[in-house]
Amino acid sequence: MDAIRVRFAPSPTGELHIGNARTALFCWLFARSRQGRFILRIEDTDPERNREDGETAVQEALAWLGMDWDEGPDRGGPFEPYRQSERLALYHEHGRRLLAGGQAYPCFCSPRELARRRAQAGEKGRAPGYDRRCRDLTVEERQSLRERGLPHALRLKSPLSGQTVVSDLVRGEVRFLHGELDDFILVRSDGRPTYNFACVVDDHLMRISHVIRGEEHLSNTPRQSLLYQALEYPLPEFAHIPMILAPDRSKLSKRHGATSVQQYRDQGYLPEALANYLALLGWSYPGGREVFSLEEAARCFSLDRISPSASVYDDRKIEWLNGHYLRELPPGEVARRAMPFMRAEGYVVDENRMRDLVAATQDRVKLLAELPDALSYYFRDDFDCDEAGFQKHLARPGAADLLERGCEVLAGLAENEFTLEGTERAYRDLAGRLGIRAAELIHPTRLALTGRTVGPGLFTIMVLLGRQETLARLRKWAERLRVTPA
RNA sequence: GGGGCUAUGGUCUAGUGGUGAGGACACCACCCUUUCAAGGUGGUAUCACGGGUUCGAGUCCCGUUAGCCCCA
Repeated sequence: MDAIRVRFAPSPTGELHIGNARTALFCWLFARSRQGRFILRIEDTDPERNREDGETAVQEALAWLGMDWDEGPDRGGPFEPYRQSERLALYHEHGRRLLAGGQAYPCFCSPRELARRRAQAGEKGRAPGYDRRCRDLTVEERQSLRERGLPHALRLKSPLSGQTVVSDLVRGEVRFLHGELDDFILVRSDGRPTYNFACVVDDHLMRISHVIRGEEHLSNTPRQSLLYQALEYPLPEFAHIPMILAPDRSKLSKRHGATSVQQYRDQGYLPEALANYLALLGWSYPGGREVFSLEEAARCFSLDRISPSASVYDDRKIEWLNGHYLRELPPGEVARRAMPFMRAEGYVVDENRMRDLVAATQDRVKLLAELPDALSYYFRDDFDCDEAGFQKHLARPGAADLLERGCEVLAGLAENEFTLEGTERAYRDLAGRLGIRAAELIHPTRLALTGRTVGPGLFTIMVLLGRQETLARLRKWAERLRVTPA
């Protein structure tokens, strides 16, 4: 029983929520750090939450982030099946065992009736939990209710007094008084198992050694603990990891922008950046390192470095991280990854050309999705000119002259002299002859070539644009300024 | 309504009774520079509050407050 086995158990909702992604990441890191197995289990017993392709989408998101799993619905394993919807017989079998052993009992109260009583209890200020009225029905009473065809759920007969101590690897010992727990439902009247029940049955049958999951399940753990006892199954270790909150400390939701792995991917985040950021939320690398790969984290991961408090998601930090990774990647690789974003904006470009463009721009953007706009002037000359820049550098007397003089010296360069060094020497010589600072030539030229005041070095832009296009744009702007003098 | 968890600068965190409370993002300034980034240097800003325990508390205990979670 000392084999480390950790599972991640998402619902197949399609989107992999950022909080769940981090839970998966911690599970994966822990398994890998201890030479254990990482298991994927699909919790699909709630038809409301299931989406077509949801399972595949979740798997793709995990794989995109860089996680792999040893057992799962797609690849099988020794404890198949790995979808809860295919394990119903196991839950029912366990239910019958508890019923036969007297640790569980049928409850004939209808959901509507229970809701009514809950509301009533709420009004009177009493605890809204189940009042256990079916707990002590006699054998005859149960028999007759069954014969009347009343549907029933299965409830656990939990202790009325005493306490359960949950030992948590992140939070230490947490005590729960039994008086505050009620006889929770194991199997609903329609035959579907509840989360707590299916989870315990599966975790045991799949030999899960460490239950690592979100903090929202900490309050469920004493119930599960009681179930393990009723079933006479050994307890696994538990580790409840903190939640991720929105900047206003509320629950992270749609209105806070991107909340799923897929959305981050579509915004042009790199998987290594997102994974790195997620690992950093609530966990710290020994020695305070902030930038590391998943493999590096797996080598030194430990649960005791997980912070017990919830953390607020910070878009600026992950943007910084993404920018960092973007700068580290070879231009060809950034180009390859950026292609879908270029295509989406309608830019047709081959990878070699794209690599050259990216090399000049990749350390000026934070997201892949910014590249189409950042590179747009290489694909079109009908751009709008930055208004403030226009007023400052072009809308003044002499600007057209400067562009023309620049154009002349550049035109004097042969095709093979139109290089970074060649164009720069030509421009600096010209500035010298005119008795002005090179900047006075450079700024208007940048505006004429790109419409912007910011961007890569001017001579890099010239070379990327090419001699012909550079000259054409300079002439066009000189002419335009002559027609409408400032 | 009850129970649980949590609380270090704006944010993520290091810190496990004795530190000038360290780092990162963000922010500000300066340097570099044809612009913008990147990079470099420096700076602003923190132990939620109140009680204890202790020679000494961010660190241990109790309470308050707030946020979150669960029962739903």
